[in-house]
Amino acid sequence: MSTQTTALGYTILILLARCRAMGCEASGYDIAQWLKKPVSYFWHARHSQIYPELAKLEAGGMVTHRLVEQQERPDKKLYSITDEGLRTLLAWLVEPPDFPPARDEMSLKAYATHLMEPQQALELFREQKRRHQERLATYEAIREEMDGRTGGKLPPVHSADFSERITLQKGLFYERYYIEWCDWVIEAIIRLESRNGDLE
Amino acid sequence: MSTQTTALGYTILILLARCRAMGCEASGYDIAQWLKKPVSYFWHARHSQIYPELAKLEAGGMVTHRLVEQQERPDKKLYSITDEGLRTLLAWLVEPPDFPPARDEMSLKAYATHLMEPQQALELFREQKRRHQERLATYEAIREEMDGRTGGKLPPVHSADFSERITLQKGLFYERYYIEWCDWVIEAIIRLESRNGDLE
DNA sequence: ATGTGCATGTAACTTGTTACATGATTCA
DNA sequence: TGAATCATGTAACAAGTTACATGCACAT
Repeated sequence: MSTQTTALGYTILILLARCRAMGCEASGYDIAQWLKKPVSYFWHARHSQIYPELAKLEAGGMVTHRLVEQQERPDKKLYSITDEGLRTLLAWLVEPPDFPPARDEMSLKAYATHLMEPQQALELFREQKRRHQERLATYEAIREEMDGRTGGKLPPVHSADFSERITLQKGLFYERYYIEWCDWVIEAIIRLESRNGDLE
Repeated sequence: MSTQTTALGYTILILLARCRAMGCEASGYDIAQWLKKPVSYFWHARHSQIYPELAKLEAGGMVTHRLVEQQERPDKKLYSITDEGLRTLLAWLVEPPDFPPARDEMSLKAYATHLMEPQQALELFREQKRRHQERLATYEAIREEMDGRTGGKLPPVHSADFSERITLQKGLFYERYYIEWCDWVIEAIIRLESRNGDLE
């Protein structure tokens, strides 16, 4: 029995399943590009991880490749998902994921807020708020672009557009909650500190 | 110059700063225990990481230890944070953290929802909702316990209780958003699929 | 000249997980 | 008799990051 497919492996299989539905293939480079633009918001990997992972997937029978020779550009390997790869992916998809082991730097800093000067804490939370507002604006722009394409309503459940829309919705809700939390903390600090001194 | 302190190192320093404020010390074992109960919700590490990390912190002058010999129990090393450790921690705390490289399995599965049967997708999202409702209930219970201790109002900004309360608030908001997202998706699937067939 | 895009890889290192290793006491 | 608590470590492995390595075409 070959080694277990990892989350990165399944990430690649998801792209190759999308390619298969569109009747195309993808190179390692294509996958690396795809992991930059929209997907990077919920999954991240470098090309140095992707090439070895593709080799592992192929050894496990999940994908195959054909070599395409090119002039003026380096040759490339175009990968496609196998039937077994698709079956394996489907079985993994419907399995509810566990809570991932938490490792959140901002929570850690929040947990040590009492060590900071109130003014420093305020600056930290305001900066976090600003950054998440920016990210929220990015997501809103993507939504507008998506809604434009689909006429403002949800695409059918079996379409890739549906998956994209609900994943985006997670991001939208997430950023809103994050901003809400920052506001809650900022207001708490101001309220509690307003008696003592003058807080900007 | 010694090696840079890592996020795990700062996590340990945060506990040791708390100990210092209370005039006590902590062993590697104590730190491992502390990382189990409340802190595990936002930071996670095993003892096999903690012992070497304490050695690194000591080599960097961030902590010191004294050996305590015990009968009937194994001897232990009690660590405390140094002045330099506290300074280094403070400097790190006020630095706004970057967006961590995203790696979220549930988002990945959501991004491939169109590959599942609608019924399977419904089950996946309902199960996620159920788990996050459970976690939310846990957090609500902790809040009630905390509010009981502090008489329902926020503790002062410079107290460790304040940090605990705002970190808990992040969890409360997070779980509520997560459940909201699950509901949004569940309702979308039901609405879109109700025409075609009978969806439970 | 310099940087970007296309295209594929390897090597060294860091971080984190799982398992190995020991050994006394207390509780069910 | 067996599991849990206290207490500290190491080793093997997996996952992820950074840097090394090559090389042509095209735009600035």
